[in-house]
Amino acid sequence: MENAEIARVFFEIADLLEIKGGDTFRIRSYRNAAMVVEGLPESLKTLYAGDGEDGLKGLPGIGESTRGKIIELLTTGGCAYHRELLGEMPHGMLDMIKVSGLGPKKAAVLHKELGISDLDGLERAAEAGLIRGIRGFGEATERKIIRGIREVKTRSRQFKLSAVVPYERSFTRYISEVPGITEIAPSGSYRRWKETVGDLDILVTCSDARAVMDHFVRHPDIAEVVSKGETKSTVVLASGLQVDIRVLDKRSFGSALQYFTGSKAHNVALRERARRMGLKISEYGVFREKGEVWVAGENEEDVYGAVGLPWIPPELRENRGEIEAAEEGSLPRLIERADIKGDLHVHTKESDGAYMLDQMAEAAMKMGYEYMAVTDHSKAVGIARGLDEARLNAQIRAVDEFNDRMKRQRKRFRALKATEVDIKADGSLDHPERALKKLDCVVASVHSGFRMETKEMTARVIKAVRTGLVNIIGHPTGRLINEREPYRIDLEKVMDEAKRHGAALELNAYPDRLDLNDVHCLLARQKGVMVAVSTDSHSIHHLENIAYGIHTARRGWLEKKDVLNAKPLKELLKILKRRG
DNA sequence: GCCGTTTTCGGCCCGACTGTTTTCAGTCG
Repeated sequence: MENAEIARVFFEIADLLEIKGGDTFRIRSYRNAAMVVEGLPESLKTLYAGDGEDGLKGLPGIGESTRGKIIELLTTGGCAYHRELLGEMPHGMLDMIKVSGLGPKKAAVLHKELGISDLDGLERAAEAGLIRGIRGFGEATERKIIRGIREVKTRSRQFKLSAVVPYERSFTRYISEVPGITEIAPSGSYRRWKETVGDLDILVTCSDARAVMDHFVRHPDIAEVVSKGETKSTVVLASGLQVDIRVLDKRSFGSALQYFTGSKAHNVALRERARRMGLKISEYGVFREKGEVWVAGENEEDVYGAVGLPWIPPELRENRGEIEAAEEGSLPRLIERADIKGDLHVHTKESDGAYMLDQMAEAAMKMGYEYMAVTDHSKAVGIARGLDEARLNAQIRAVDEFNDRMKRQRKRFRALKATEVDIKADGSLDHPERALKKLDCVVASVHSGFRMETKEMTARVIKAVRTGLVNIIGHPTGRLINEREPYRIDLEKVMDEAKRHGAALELNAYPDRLDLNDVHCLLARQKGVMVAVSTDSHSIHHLENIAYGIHTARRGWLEKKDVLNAKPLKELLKILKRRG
């Protein structure tokens, strides 16, 4: 039982209680506990195996009751309370409340009045026109339900961050056509650089709110206007992406930006803190004297300042201890783009890249880098025209020649002799030791046999690390966001072994991968394992993807000292040599 | 169910929009 499954049970308990009509604060507690569990870097299983119940104490939002249920889930694989609630109502009701516009209250009414117990039943009733006859419902609600069901059935609600970027740019450009605009800013999970986002939230300050709204709902990509008010509107695009807009006064811009950036958990914690200080935070500002006196709101710094905190970077706002750290003055000094000195995962035309070594190098120089590791595939990755030993040797000569040329031209830049060597199913490496020993940098990755059991896969990767030949484990979980689940691997064990052998783990910045993810980075930081933020570029354009890697690293609280390729060349080479 | 700068009980984040209703509950973020 992993953290994600435990979180899911708590989310379901919250949903079930909500449909049943339970105490709202208890419901919130379960949801809060679920979010805490979800964001925990270490697995509860490990914590419990280590120290028993004591290992689970001190987790925020987890008290006597939820702790007991965690232990129950870990030891029995189930939770009696969860089962009991499920026994009181059909499981399909959990799907019903995923329909936009249909919440727990209305779902409960439909169950009571019409005996509807799942999505299909809901669809049949709506299409038969039965719902409009129920008190509190009408034709509009019925139509909304039909649309909502279609949406639930056809769309994955989460979009890869990189897929939303073009929309953000398009809307920003479009909205700026309205006269009188002073600020336009994306907020929400987009601004926190979450790997997937459910919707795009845009904030605007403008003298004429109505003009902004009228213009906004006419954007050509819009498929449906969900709501349109004086200061707030919501639309859904043809792609299924939801876009929300809010228009605000200048003096509320900071508090609105803070509020809509979230996360929800962060905001709840911040507002509780404000309340304890006799203040009230809303999107319109920070107020005291029962909301009478405006204290702050024009910018985010003042909002945090009003509750005695320094500004907290958006990537940290997940209620994973950032408020406490801010209070103690111990916020991390997060890694920045300017700290990155080179890229340690780059392909060339020699395997499946699209450009030659010197073209990739030139692009890397334009990024301001000191170095780039040439990490073409090894022969086991046949589809990528992976290199055998002879071709690797030829490439080593080519890199030497390239570096000689750099020296003659008095350029500081260096290409590193490297490889992305395949970790084969038995854990052996796809180049012989004598070849790997000639290299400056060895990235080792799994590209096949994804379906192994946790124990097998963990042993496979650990065996590779134990050769002492590996500098970096490439894309350590193999996941592709929204496309392929991570393979089953115990990263805590892999990290412990990597630490012993002087190896780093990669944070693959390719926006489909982001692997390690943010929570894994937290774990690496805790364990003192270095992380290499690399792009896995197959083209000169991919080098820019480093931004996704950096912001994911920031979400994982990583600092310059934690990141391998934030080291200058000389220091980097020293570290790379220490493998063993 | 959780938690403590109103501490072991009594609170718990805040507001916009919609649809259905005659003043507001439900939903959403």
